[in-house]
Amino acid sequence: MHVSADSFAHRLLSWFDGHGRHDLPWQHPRTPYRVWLSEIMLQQTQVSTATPYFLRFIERFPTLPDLAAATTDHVMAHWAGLGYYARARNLHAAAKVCVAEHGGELPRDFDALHALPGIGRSTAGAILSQAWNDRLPILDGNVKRVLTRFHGIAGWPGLPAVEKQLWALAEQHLRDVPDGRLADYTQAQMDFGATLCTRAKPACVVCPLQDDCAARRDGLVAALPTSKPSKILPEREAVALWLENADGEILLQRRPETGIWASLWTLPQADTDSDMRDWFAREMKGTYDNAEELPVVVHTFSHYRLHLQPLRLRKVALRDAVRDNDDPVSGTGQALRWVARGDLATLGLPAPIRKLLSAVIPA
DNA sequence: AACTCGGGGGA
DNA sequence: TCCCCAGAGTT
Repeated sequence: MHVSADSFAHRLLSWFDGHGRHDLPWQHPRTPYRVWLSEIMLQQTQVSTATPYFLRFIERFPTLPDLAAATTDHVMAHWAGLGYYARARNLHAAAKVCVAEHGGELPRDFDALHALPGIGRSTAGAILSQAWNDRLPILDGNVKRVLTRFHGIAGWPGLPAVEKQLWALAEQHLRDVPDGRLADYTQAQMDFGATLCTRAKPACVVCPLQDDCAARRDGLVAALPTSKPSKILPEREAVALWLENADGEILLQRRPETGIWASLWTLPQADTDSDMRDWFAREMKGTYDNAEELPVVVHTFSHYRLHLQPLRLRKVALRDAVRDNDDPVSGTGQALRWVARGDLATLGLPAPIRKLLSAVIPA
């Protein structure tokens, strides 16, 4: 427990005093209705985009009862272009509930506020902390990014297990916030994430948290937060040949200078068994049909998943001995080279190939 | 736990 | 082009 002056919360507040945003439209005046409207508009929407909408909206619907009394078409017309239109419908419905059940005002109570359509845990916390200085945590994209980096939390933040952990950390830091500064702390977190601890190129060199940031310490700033797993990874298949000569040396082939595994040494590889067979007949002496099928190697790249079928053949020889060297070959093929087992470890083998050959690579 | 909503901006 | 953004509701 550190309620000391250099806690996470204290450093964030000090930074906010000097570098935070203090002139956003919904901060003057910072009424519950205006804070609510801003929080809804800013869901999945950047400040620069939402601001002109906020100004037009608040001019046309200055108070919560004004909004409640408006027609759906009128409300939607002022939202048009912002996207996520369920936000506007929920906003309008919530305003009517406030008039009907809460005296025309936004509920002061967390559970009542949370029960309104369009207001989840984070938005409820943001509204009450900013409007009333209540001690409540928020967990938006900014806070998720800051916490995953500061604490070195791996795993996509959308995963329930990761999100639960982040809520716990948000609550933990909240205890260090001085009374009366909860509104500023909420704003500080969002400003910090939006302007300093940004997704790309964060300003770590001027960061007040840099000395205790796990991502900074471990070189994981660019890797955190863990990005959302891509949906459908294309599946590709390929065949690789594990060929050995009479001396037990292994035949490697240099990859092209561009593309996957550029310029690395790998096993001779082809997209199909047919292509692999043609390559073998062209380059090698021996019988392809005797190849031993090894277990398929699965390797995932950023943009596709490769299923590699290794085939092993012993005591084969190159058809053209002249190509038995490590010089690039002009023309269609890539350089071929027999490599002694003891020398495998010194070459730049791709990880899955190294793993495949690990049985014959000296430790 | 996965899906949907959406226009805008940056890499 | 893809990913992400001051998320929440639905299935």
